[in-house]
Amino acid sequence: MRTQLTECLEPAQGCICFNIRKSARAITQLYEEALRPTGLRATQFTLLVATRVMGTATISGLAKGLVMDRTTLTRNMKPLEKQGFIRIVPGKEDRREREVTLTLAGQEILTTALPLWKTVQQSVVESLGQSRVTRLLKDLSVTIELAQVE
Amino acid sequence: MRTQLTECLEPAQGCICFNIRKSARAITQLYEEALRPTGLRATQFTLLVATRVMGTATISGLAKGLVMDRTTLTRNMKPLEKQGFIRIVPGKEDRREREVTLTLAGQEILTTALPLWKTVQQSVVESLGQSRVTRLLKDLSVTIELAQVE
DNA sequence: TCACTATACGTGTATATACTCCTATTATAA
DNA sequence: TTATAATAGGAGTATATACACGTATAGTGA
Repeated sequence: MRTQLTECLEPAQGCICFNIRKSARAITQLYEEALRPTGLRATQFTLLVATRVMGTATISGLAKGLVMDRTTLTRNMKPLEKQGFIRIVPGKEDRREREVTLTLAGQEILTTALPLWKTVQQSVVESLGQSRVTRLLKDLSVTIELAQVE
Repeated sequence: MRTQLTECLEPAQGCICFNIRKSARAITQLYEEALRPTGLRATQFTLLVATRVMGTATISGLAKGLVMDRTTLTRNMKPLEKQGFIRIVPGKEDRREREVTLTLAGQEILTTALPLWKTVQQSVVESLGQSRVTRLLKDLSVTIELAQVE
């Protein structure tokens, strides 16, 4: 079993999955603390922003853009819908689809949240340095593409 | 409201939190698919490895090392304990503590999982390139430290 | 038209995550 | 020694995540 311990050192330190997940936990803390005055979670902020940008989107359309499982997105929409930030209605042309749009309340909470996001984002960019951030985002996007291919 | 749309473009694309989380979702898919023969989730593999390396660890000790909330770790241990891969006993010297150790079954499942992890890890390293991986892990560690300070 | 396939989506189930509040035990100071 | 503070940990609650499976609608070819 001595061999096993040796074998465990690498996955304990160099596992790409573990390190990205760990970083996700850590960075989420920062952003959620910043967004706390709005009551929005990091994911919820992301969903509101994505919905705003898409204008009108379907569940699957949003899921693809966010690289998020479709059923996960459905579940994540629930709290936002309950709070009245988004509206989900059946598609007119294709009745299988469900159209997601921001409500007025959703636009308002976004107006409150955007400067809070901007502050924490700028703070992180300043701490990490713009070049490292640019590099990191690029490297992450490559990682994402890698998983997409499979 | 035209302003709001403009304001949303940056958080929709350049949000560090969103991109790391997105990458975490994507990379987790790869590793969990590789580990599927063992039935282990990515996090569970991580916990087993960490427990193996630590030898005997407390909940808080493990949580700190994994940059994971203590209560999250307690919850994550449950499936592993139920499957008999780890054993959790009250500490002898400090009875507030709980000592986590690998069982024989835990060591066995690790023996099965380690080569599967190694295969997917090597595959990812090969696809991304060793230099990008090294760079990415370094950048992620800086990000983690940033969140730790707060 | 009708059977078949493909697509869009939801539900059941299980794990992952962390905040708030609580208990038990240990350490410390008066 | 005892009251108080500090530490280790769990439970309640809510959200995040995704797989397996099922339903409804749309498209397609015989």
